[in-house]
Parts: sequence; C-alpha cells; structure tokens
Amino acid sequence: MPTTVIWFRRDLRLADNPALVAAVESARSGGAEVVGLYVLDDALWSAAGANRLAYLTASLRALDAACDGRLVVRRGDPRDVVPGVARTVGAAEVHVAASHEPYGRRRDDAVEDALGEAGARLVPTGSAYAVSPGRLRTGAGTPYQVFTPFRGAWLEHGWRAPAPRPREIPWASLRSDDLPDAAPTAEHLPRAGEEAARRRWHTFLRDGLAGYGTARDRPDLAGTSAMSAHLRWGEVHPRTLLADLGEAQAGGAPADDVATFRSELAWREFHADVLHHRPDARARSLRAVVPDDSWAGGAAGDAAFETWAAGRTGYPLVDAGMRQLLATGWMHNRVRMVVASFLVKDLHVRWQRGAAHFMAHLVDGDVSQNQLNWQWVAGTGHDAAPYFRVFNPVTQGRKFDPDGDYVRRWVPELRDVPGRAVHEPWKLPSPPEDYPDQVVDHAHERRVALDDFERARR
DNA sequence: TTTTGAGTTGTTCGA
DNA sequence: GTCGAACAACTCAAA
Repeated sequence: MPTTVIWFRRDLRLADNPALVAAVESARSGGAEVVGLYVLDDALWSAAGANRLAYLTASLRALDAACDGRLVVRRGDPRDVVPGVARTVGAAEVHVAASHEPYGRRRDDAVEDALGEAGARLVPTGSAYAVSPGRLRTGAGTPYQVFTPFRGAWLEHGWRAPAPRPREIPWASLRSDDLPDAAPTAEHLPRAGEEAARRRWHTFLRDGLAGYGTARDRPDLAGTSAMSAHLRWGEVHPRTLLADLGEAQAGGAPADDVATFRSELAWREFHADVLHHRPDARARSLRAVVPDDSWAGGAAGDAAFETWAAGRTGYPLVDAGMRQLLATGWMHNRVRMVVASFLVKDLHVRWQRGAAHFMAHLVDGDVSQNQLNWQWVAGTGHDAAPYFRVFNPVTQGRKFDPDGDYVRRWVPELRDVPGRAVHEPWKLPSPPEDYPDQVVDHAHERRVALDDFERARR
C-alpha cells in the first residue's frame, strides 16, 4: 500500500502544520497511511548543546504521544535515512516545511536528489515563519536591510489563517530507534511539547499581554512570553500566535502591547530573511566595524571570556544573566543584550565566541536569531546598533531590575544585599568576600571600545 | 535620478 | 531628579 511520509524537523506539532495537512490529504486520497518521521541528524546532534538535545528529546516524546505512539525516530544522516524510509514503505512523497537556514537548505537539496533516485519527491509546504524568508522585497527588488521598512512590508503582506489540525491521522507502524538519553547541563529546563506551548501561550495571553510593552524589559518579573523555545522547535507556529493576537485585540487587549508583540515576531522573521539572503552571516560580520583581529584572541581574551562565561565578571547583572543561562538554558532578552555588549565592548572579544557559547547552552538556540542578534549588539549587522551604544551594566540593572530581585535570584553571594545596592557591591561598606571584583573598569573599557571604533572608521 | 525622511532596545554631560 | 542634546555620519527605501 502506498504510504506518505511527513518528515518533522523544526515543526514538532500537529496543529497548524500545513505540511502535515498536505501529507494527510495525499494519503487519504489513496487510502494510504502516514509515516511520521523524525531523523536524529548526527551533524546536528553533535553540534547542539546538551540542553537543546534534552529539550528536543522531551519534545519528541510529546510528539510521539500525540501520534498515538507511532512517531518513527531514526538516527543517522537524513540523506540516507529519508530515502531509505521512503523506499521501505513505497512512498512517492515526503512532505516537509521548507528550511531556510544554511545547513537545512543544503541538506534538503541533497535529500531531494537522493529521493529522486528512489522515485520519490520532497514536497515542501509552508515554513516556520508567517511569511517565508526571501518572499519580501523592496520596491527595487532587493532584500530588506533595515528592520522598520521590512516590518511595514511584512504587516502589509499578511499571512494565512492557521491550518486546521487533521483528525484521525492513519499513522503507519514502523520500527523506531529509541530516543537517546540526553542529560541537560542545566538544572531546570522549560517543559517541552505542543501542549506545553499551548498552555504557556494562553497563560501569557491571559496574564501577560496587557502591559507586555514595558514588562518585557524586566528580568525580575515574568514579563516575557517565554515562547522562544516553543517557536524554535515549532511546537507552535507564529501564524497561530498572530491569529490569537488579533483575536485578543478584538477582545480588548491594548493595541500597543499587541503591536509590540507582533513587532517581536517581525524581528524573528527579519533575522530569518537576512540569513536566507546572507548565509555567511552565520559566521562572519556583515559589516566590518573594526578589523577582525582587533577583537581579542590570545591568552588575555581567553581568560576574559572564561570569566564572562562562568558569570564571574564582578558586574552583578552580567553575572546573573550568565548564571541564569547555565542553570536554565535560557536568558532574559534584555540581559542577553547586556551580557553581549559586555563581552564585545568591555572585554573586546569577538561576537562569534559569545554566540557560540549561547548556542551551546540555549534551549531556544537558533542560528538566525542568535547570530544576528549578536551582530546587532556588536554593531556588525546590517541594521545594527550604532557603535556608540554601549550598555552600562549598572545603569541597566538599576533601570530594569530596580529592586535587585533578579540579581539576588541568580547570584547567591549577593543574596543578603538589599535593594538596588546589589548592582554596585563594590560600594558596600563590606562587600561580600566570595563575590569577585570587577574584572575590568566599565568606564575605561567603554572609552577603549569607542576609540577603537573611531579609529577604524577613519 | 534625485531627494527626503528615517533609523529597537543607550549613555553621558550639562543645565 | 529630570530633561535635551550630543554622539556621527551613513545608508536605506520610497516618493
């Protein structure tokens, strides 16, 4: 009996999944079954950090349960595994959501070729974005380089309504490899899976959307949606979020908060679009704002980097963020900017090292989002922060963690320092002995960074 | 083709 | 404490 394959990649859900709908329809029209396939790709498995792998396996377990326990997991190279499965079950079609990041595109091209030799086709339907990367162009036909006009075009273009969740999918039974044990390095990972994503989102709509515009900047409050990992793994599609936002606004949610959230989704799509057009942005600065080798390598750079990565810089907000990352595989967005600015502009380490550290620990680690946000902070992206914008960790702490609660939560050495004084422990009459001294003087390093940029511009 | 308006997220300084 | 200006031109995108 001819069977159709849905190959899940970063769309680990059954709702609002157009590729799944296409697979189910194709199977039904021939009275056939559907193979739900996930390939544990050795290339990705070895590159992803322990936290992301642990999250992924948890999400796959949830997906398997949703697929009546019939999810077929195979470990290996998709170039071999996917055509192999297609051949085994006599499938003529392998349905997917299109990939847009550099590795995924290369992989899919190769799989498509291999499938052709097996007499089958790779059928892409939809993508992980409301508007597929590469779709929007300026009036001159060029890709957008600046966020605001991109967002304008993105809003005007619009998106489809969410796809319906297929009922009673005739899942095929097929041998499945066991999921490997993936122990996270973080102590507390967010709950994975489509149902967890749905619950988190609805809690946010109810409790977090009103006031989101200001609360989102407060790491001491639970002011963000915390949807990043769910979006990263496609446990929910942004189109669903956009549809729900529209409904929320019609139901009385504040228009500016809704617009702010929509904007954050637009940033996500902008970064995906940029990487689609410039796959080299994964590893290289889009703009050389300083000569590459003026950002430290060498022993001094290594020591500074290790201090930063361990959360022992002596700047409480920076250390709190870095320790939150290690403990949970996640860091608040505002704090990501602060720690990134500190690494690049205070410690003068190239953004690529920081980006790699983030990718090693984040459960939501995504090449387009991670690399391009780092480039934004470093000033090397093509719609980047102006070079003179250097975050002051103390000012940022006082502004966005006004009572110091966030710092105290993640830096136990400072647990007994009350209020906002926690952002400047060196000014205390008796600073905690087990908390490190400031690794550098921020005012001085800011000056050094500005001078470097200034020199490079000339 | 030329012109025009605009550009995520900040900090510091001086009034 | 609060406020506005300076930081620095440059590039983009649309009219």
